[in-house]
Amino acid sequence: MSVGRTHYAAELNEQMVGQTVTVAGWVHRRRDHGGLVFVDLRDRTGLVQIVSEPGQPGFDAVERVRAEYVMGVTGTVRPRPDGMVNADLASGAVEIVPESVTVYSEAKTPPFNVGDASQVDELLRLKYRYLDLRRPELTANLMLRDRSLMAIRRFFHEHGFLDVETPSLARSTPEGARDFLVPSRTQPGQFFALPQSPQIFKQLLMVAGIDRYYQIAKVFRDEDLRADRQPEFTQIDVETSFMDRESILSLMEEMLRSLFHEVLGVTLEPFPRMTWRDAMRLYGSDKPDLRAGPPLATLTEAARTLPWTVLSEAANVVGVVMPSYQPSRKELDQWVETAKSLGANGLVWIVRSDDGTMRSSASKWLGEDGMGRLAEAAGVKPGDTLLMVAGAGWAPNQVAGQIRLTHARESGRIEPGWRFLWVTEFPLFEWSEEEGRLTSAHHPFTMPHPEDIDRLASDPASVRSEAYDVVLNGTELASGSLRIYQQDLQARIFAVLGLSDEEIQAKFGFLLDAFQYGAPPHGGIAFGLDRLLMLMAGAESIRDVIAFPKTARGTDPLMNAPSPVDDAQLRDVHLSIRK
RNA sequence: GGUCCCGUCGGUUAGUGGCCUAAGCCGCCGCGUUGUCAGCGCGGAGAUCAGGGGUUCGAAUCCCCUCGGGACCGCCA
Repeated sequence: MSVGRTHYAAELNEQMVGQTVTVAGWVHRRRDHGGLVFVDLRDRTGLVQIVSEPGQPGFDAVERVRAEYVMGVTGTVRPRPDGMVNADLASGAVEIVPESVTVYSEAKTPPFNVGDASQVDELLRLKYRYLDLRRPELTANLMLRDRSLMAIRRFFHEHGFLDVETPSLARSTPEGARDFLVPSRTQPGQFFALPQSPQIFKQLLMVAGIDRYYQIAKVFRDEDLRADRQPEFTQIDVETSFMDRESILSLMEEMLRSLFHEVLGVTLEPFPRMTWRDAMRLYGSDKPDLRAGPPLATLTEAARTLPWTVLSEAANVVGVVMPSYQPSRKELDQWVETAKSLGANGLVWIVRSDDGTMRSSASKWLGEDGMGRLAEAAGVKPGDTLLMVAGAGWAPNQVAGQIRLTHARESGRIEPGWRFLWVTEFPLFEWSEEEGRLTSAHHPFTMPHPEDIDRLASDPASVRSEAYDVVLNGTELASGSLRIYQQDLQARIFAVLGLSDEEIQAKFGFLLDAFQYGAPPHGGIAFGLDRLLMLMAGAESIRDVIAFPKTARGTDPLMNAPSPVDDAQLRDVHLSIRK
């Protein structure tokens, strides 16, 4: 039995007519006309049609195969008869007449049809992931991933970046996500942690003088899952020395631009910049989706002189303008419920009909004049609807932002396109209810904004940082910052965080020690590769661009992981299971 | 930790208190078919209705619990 292949299915076309070729793959479909039998043979590139008649070599084998049998066919490429060309296939102009056929493997009837599994329950697909991955859609996603990684690596290589691997067995660090722990056998009672990111290592590489580092790094976070979150995922991790923020941002933008051009053939517009404050004010989110209709309207000033204290005395009044939208009373009631479920006290609506007349849930308090002033301030045109949320702080923006997104999604008003943006000037600290103190919004090595450094002690909550995110279509794709490299500034940050010298030494001592031996100015960023690929592939979930993903509860139905282990294994690592 | 949705032949759907001895399509098995490509025609097999408990004369259907899957909030990136 010879094993081999001369061509992939998609490589066969009119140019090859008359040649003898060998193809190999899985039986996608078989169509038996009694005398004449067709088999669609599938490999990772696509399908090619095999045709055989009684008495010809290999007919018995072709007649006997079933779905997902593995076979090799050596035969002659011939053009299909007139009118029989299948334009849906790359090889649709030709077919193969076998000279010899080898059935390598038979196959049980698969639990779902590989040819059409789009509706199949995902749990079943994950359990038989090797079958699921045979589906052209998922094969295409894996190929997209491969091409993207090649393009990314080439970009960084050509720009002088060194790919350096960092350990997966690392140390538990206090800030950020919950760690996955690995018990040490040789050091009883002690644990490694799988890295949440190579953050410390890449900063140490800067101290080491590597200067430009990148890594396609697997990282681990033991938090609850989402459609765009897996417990292990892949980062494009980047760190540079002696580059200012502007240079880092434009280089990373160039990386994405070259990736999209090379892999998708798309030319990206320059990414707009938006401060975190503006993102919150205009979109109620630190990851605005620019495709979802007009930004939010701040109506606090316009409401100030209204004869209705609910709006006039509110610290913050925010409006969502819904263009060309005339909701029913029932829909309006649903928006009120939605706002309440998002934590708002209520929601005021103004509907402006096509003839310009207005009605409102608060018309008797606002009057024609009040409705007119609010509509004017929000830019409401005839035919539009305005929903308003009042409150304090960013809460009304966040509620209004959610409503804006929900409405755009439900009414199919998400505009097409790749709407990237940079969000900058994130707050340096955020208040942790859980811990009752300020914590680092990004991580404790994030550089404060130079204009705000003198407020570190007096008003730390107002201090902006040199942190930045890349957002694409409402998804956070990357996050990074300039890092602190001066010891005195770092000490002031730790003071705000309320960390004692002992804690600092215990948690970050090794990094601070390193910084005493000459730390360059440095900064970096990390991209969520899986999210990026999900968006590039047009997939609904990150799971569709990962070969072997976990379920929403963090299990692997294919390997049945996690699983119990033997007592002996537990003893080796000095653990016992608490009952 | 919380909220919501879902679980019926191998797959996917129908069924919302008696007409269910659970229906259709795909797949599977058999027979037929020489130009199909979601092949076609005829016939057949295939379901403890996720599991347990309850209500009822009667439960796939109503209620409760458990298990499993998914989305979201919290958390996290």
